[in-house]
Amino acid sequence: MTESQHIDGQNLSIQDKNAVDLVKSYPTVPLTVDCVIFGFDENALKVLLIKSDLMQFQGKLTLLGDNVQSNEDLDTAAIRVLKQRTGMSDVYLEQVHTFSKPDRHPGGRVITTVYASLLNIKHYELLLHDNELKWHPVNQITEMAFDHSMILETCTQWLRKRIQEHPLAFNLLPVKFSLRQLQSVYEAILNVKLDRRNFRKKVASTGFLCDTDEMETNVTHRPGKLYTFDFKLYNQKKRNFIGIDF
Amino acid sequence: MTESQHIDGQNLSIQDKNAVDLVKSYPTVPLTVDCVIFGFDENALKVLLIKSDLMQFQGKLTLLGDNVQSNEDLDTAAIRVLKQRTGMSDVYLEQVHTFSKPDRHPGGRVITTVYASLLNIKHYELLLHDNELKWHPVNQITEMAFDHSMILETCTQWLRKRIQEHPLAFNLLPVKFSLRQLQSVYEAILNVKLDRRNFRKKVASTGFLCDTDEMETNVTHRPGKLYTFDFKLYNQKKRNFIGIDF
DNA sequence: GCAAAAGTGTTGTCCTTACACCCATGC
DNA sequence: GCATGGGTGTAAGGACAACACTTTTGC
Repeated sequence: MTESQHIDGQNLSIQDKNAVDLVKSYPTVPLTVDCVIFGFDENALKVLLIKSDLMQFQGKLTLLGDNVQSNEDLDTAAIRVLKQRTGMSDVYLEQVHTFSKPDRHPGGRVITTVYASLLNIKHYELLLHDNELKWHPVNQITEMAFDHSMILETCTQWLRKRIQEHPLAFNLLPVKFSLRQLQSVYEAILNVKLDRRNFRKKVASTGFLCDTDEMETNVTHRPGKLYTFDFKLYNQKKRNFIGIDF
Repeated sequence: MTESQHIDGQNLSIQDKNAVDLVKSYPTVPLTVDCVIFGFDENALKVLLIKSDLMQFQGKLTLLGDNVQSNEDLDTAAIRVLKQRTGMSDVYLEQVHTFSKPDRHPGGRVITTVYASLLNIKHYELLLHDNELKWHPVNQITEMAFDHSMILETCTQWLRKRIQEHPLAFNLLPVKFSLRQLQSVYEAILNVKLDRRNFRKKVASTGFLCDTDEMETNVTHRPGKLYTFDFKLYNQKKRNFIGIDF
């Protein structure tokens, strides 16, 4: 809350005028947000993309983006874009980076702030199909419009790092999940094979898993136990590592 | 490089017009960059601040910032601000976050992208003193203009995390440094006491330190060896940890 | 009964931690 | 000679990596 909020346009104090004039002297720039919406299905990391509206990018894939509205917070804009494009709210969303190369948009200078969101594909059955909205396996995407290939690469790296330090994987899975599903998420995102016994030991040792006393159904093999992740406990106890580690 | 760069204003193709019109329909916003310039001296983490020009913030401290110029990249703008305010170039600079609350500036909506920079206080003797440019110990700063307190807190957290995973500390020290100096950087930033023997073992085990065969001078006790950090070797060998760690 | 994945323990290695004494220099 | 920090080693405990067999279910 600043003083100027309480003052209408006719009645600015000298101080406020000073600040207003200063800001008026700044060049202004069009701003967008882009959402990199990750999902996980069929043992692969996927990302939700549409086809570009612009003629010079015809047929090329783009991230879900929109311009930021007057007086709209970037976080709010990202939430709005996500809602408009997918119908979902309550999705994990985090600011990743702001991209500003003057030539990144053929229509002129546009600066974009990129958010990553992680959601459970099964929760969202793609009711909207505007601009051929579809899930694409991340490692099969070849060409994209604008600088979106580079942005996607940055976000994939971000996710790779982030998932090792924070319990993001659980945002990609159903509320109740099996340890195999959890391990598949890690293996797909990190692109490695993990030892099953060591993985289970490690995850169990965190103490954040809750046994639901339920089992998988509709699997063609011995069903595994289903667990939930105790976010509440995690937020209380998350570790505070101190040291050097590079 | 996009096609539109090669076309002058009189001769836009239909595709480009399409994109240009789209961008013209976007609202525009004034943009700034702010640099959080960390330094280290007298065993304390410090940050370079000035006094605000704005009357309603009279006497309050602010980060070093400026508006982004037309067609200027954010990275370039941050480098420019740093150069203008401190005279230094070749400084470690990294984008941290973009802040966008509509009421964060009393002069109206301004969005700012924040960069952190780390430099060696001894290399820069504060030749400029505009707006009472001075080093302030981070943990003694109470009040700041705008949302700069919050931004500084975000950057301090960022630094705390970053310094544990990357060899940033060396950007705060002279090229040749003693192990005690290095340890002080970690202790000040992480706000912990570290065991001297274990610290030295750990740092030595990375293999990135080069013994210079020189010793400290002008110290009031037994002089320690001076080392340099082998950034080249680090970039070749930096570890690629895979696992879960939260 | 067979395919597919669930579930489970042990051992060796390595890293981390805790801890104490003598040494070199400036004053 | 005394104050200040430099420089060093070891032992115990904890974390991680490697590794194989039995069990349960669907078909």
